[in-house]
This record gives sequence, structure tokens and C-alpha cells, in this order.
Amino acid sequence: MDVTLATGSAWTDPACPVARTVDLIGDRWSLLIIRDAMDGATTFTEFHQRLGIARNILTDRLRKLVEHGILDKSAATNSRRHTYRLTEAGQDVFTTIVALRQWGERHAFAPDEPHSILVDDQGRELPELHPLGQDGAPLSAEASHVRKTA
Amino acid sequence: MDVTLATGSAWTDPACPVARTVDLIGDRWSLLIIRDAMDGATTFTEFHQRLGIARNILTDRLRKLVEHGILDKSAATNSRRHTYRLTEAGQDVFTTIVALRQWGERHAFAPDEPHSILVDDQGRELPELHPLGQDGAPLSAEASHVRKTA
DNA sequence: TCCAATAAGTTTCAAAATGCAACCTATTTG
DNA sequence: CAAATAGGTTGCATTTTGAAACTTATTGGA
Repeated sequence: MDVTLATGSAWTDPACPVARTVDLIGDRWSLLIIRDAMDGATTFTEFHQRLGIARNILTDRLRKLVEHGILDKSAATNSRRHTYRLTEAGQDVFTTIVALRQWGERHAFAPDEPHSILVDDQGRELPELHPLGQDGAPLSAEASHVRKTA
Repeated sequence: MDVTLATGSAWTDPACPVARTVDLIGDRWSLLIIRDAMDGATTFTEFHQRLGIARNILTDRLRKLVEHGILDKSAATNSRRHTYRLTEAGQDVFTTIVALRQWGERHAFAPDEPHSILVDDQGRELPELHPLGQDGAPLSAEASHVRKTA
């Protein structure tokens, strides 16, 4: 896993893990590429068709995601065709995708508006995800704060 | 809560809650503004100083976040000073911020690199957040898939 | 075997978003 | 009442994004 940004660029806020994550994957296309990779997309063309993204931008984002260790690009020998697969770090974005999805379900749809649903192997919808304290009780933003490291 | 995008613009992928969320708050500055709002920032100047963002961009992002029902802008009577506070929908982004933070802690720092820490009222670090299936066992991306609505 | 289609890009150019710096104009504060 | 502060706006340069056409290697089929 790569823990650096492109040469010449700098972290927006080097000490903050939220900011570093946003620098690495926090733009609309990268997050949607990761979403589709989790749902089975593996090739340039698949991503292009699912997302309706401009080809040059897709090229750029795939390259950066590979650079940052989120995707792995494997070229089938002597072929132009290759596949992109999530690395372990990429798979680990799952929690964030679920959080984004559930927020959207709660706040970005009118009550009667239909939307896609994330289900498990048995077709059951996922329970809501919420941060818990060490006592196991739900923890809110007000009940927590950021401690800066010296 | 608003559930629409600015006039003239359209959702990137209307049926997907992940995509809608990304359209609403999935750009670097919006997420960092929400992060800082959760950590106590309330005024234009505070956001500006903490983020080092250009003033015109900050103006634009605050306006959009208010429009989208993430922030609430309250003007103290006959004063230029006002405060921005998270709405309930804004508070609810907490789960996503925690997910982004924990991913960053796991994958965007070298083992010896220091970073800020999110702690509860007692100063204890938060447990890791992971999606669970209905049986209570951790659920991975491979064990789930998106079901489109007809 | 040859021809068309497919995959995965690259290039070019226009349009939109971002960023910096200077400016503005009410309110406070000393 | 003068200076500092808060919360912007404006103008302009740079960067990023996007649409569309072009490229180049494989492949699959007649």
C-alpha cells in the first residue's frame, strides 16, 4: 500500500486521517468507481458504461487509484485487455460506501422515491451502521471530539 | 431537508443513494467543513482559518450546504455575524466521517506517522466501525450486492 | 485469412471550477 | 471616532473537467 500523494502535491491537512482519505479517494468519480468495483465491474469499458464518465477522466482516476493502492491492474499476457480489482485497502472502503449509502437513503430521497438497495447473500437488507462507544451504546458527534497529536 | 440539487443540475445516478450522497457532500471541502463543524467550528472565519480554503469557495460551499439542509445559518439580529450549525441531517454524516477517518488511519499513514485521534467524552478512542449482517457477523463487500429497484 | 468490431486508451479543444489577491462595507472595540 | 473584525464580493489566472474524434492492438466471425 502506498501512503503518498502524487509527487509535487501535498496533503490538505497532513495530521488528519479524514483529510488524507478525502485527498486519496474523496472525489465523486473515485468513490463511484470503487462502488462499481465492489459490485463486480472490472474492466475499463465496464466502468465507462456504468458511470457515463468521460474516457480521459476515467483513465486518470483508474491510474490514481492504482497508484494509491486501491485498485490492482492486471494485464492478461500479450493482450490489451486487463482487469482492475480492489486491493485489500480498496475492499476496506466498504464501510465508507455503506455509510454514504445509508445517509443517502435517509436524507437524499423523498419518502416515496425508489432507490437501489444493498443486500447480503440471502437478499436481506443491511442493518443501519452507527458508531458505538466502548460501552456498546451509539455515540453521537457531540459526545466525541478530535484530539490533536503533539 | 432538501432532497434536490441546484436548479439546472441533475443527479449523477438518480437511483443510487451512494451517488446522491456524493453529489450532495462528496467533495473535499464539503466533507472537511462538516468535519470541522462536528469539532466545534461555527463561523465563516473559523472555517476559513481551520481549512485554509479560498474565501469565495468557502462562501459557495457554505451556501450549498445550507441549501441542501446540512447546515443551518442563523443571523444574529441586525448583525453581520452569524453562526453555521449542523442540522440533524448534518449530524448524521458522523457515521461517514468516522468511516473515512478509520480508513485513513488504517491505510493512509505509515506505521510510525502520528495523526489526530477521535475520542469520546472519557478520552477513549472509538472502536472500529464495520458493517454487520443481520446475524451480527461482519459483512464484506463480496458477501453483498446491489439490487436495483424496478 | 481478411475484415469488422471491440478494448483501452490518447489528443484536442472548449467550458467550468478553483484559487489568489484585492476590494468592500457593516459592526464592534478601544 | 478610528481601527480592527466579520463576512463577504470581484477580477483574473490556473487547473480540472468534459465531449468528441482519433489511435492502435486484439479478437471473433464469414
